[in-house]
Amino acid sequence: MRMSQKEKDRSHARIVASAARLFRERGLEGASVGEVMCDAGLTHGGFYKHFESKGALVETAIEEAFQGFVQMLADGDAQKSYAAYRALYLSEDHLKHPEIGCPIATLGQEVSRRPESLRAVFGAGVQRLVGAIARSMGGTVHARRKAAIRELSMMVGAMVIARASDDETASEVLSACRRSARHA
Amino acid sequence: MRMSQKEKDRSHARIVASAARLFRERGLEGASVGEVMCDAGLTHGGFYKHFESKGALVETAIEEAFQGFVQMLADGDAQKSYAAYRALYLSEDHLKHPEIGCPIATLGQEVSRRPESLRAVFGAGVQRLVGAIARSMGGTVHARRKAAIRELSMMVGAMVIARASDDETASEVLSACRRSARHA
DNA sequence: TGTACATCAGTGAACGCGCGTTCACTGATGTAC
DNA sequence: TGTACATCAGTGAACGCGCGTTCACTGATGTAC
Repeated sequence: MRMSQKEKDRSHARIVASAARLFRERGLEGASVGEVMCDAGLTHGGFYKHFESKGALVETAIEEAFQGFVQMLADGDAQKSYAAYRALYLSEDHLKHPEIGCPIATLGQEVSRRPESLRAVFGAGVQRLVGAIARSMGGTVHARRKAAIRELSMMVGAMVIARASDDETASEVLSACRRSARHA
Repeated sequence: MRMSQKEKDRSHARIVASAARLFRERGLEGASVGEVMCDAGLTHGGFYKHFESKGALVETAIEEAFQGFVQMLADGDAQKSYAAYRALYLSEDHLKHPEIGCPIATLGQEVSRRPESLRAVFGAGVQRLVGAIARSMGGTVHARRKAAIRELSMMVGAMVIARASDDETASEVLSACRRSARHA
């Protein structure tokens, strides 16, 4: 039966939220259209009233994931130190909860093999994240941007390595990266 | 028709080599058993004379990929500087050729979602790579190990971000990470 | 405001397709005598 | 060394399954008068 426009908007938001979570948990190919719709409390057939294809959902879900993650990092203090970002990013909590964590560390490699349009969306998300981290740094605009990129790269790499390895290697990598190279 | 034992060994090596390449190029789920066998010059049916399952091939192929990549990094000089490793890792060549590149930067995220036994194999590969990089560093054994882990994490993260983003973001990230944080 | 009707959000069965895996078969290889 | 036979590497058809997508249908919503 037909739903009201307001109801449709709510369904749409639930689909995107479920996708943003399930894609990060299981991968773009690991979460099916049917599973996303079921998680959103709907049946699979209605999906194409909301998106042209699974690929279109992926784009929207990745934008949502970046927005949510940047907001989560910035939450609380208006101006966090980069040490605070690093502690959050490299925490056991983030290690164990990819579904609400950094989209780069969960989806980057699958995105690499997808069309340019998705990589553009992903790149925009990366820029937003770099901007958020750069705001916590000192130095000239140019220098803090470079520092933020290096900082983010190290955090992403550490999390990818930790999640893909045995527990012992994982905690060695996380703890080695928790302290800045400058203080090594 | 039955092949000789020597011929079977050669087939086995070709299957593993094809898998190590195709998995890095297309992902663990993106390369099928049939494609790997075809690339190795065989038909799909014979696969189970060589491996119990696709999962078993994945383990062997990842070991092979780590070994090949560590060797490629170390090739030439017996004792490269970490700056040389970084230049190689963060090159445009590595960006464009994941199929012969670092297995962490291509397969880490899929490995995260696989059984513990595969993560153990992957972790062992990570340790080998960390060891190779640590050998190029100064300081105490403990300090150079930590430095190697941070170094590898940054390189992996930078490559993951670059490959998943638009070209402009990609080259900004690679160039920002090519110089050490110490010289920033 | 009330009525008649077109629209369309959501349902559930069905589709074609590629996947990992199985299996009967072939015939050269390897072995026992 | 020669012979008879069991083994098994590789082939290609077939399997069950889950996927993304399509479609006929339902009935409340939204709209034109």
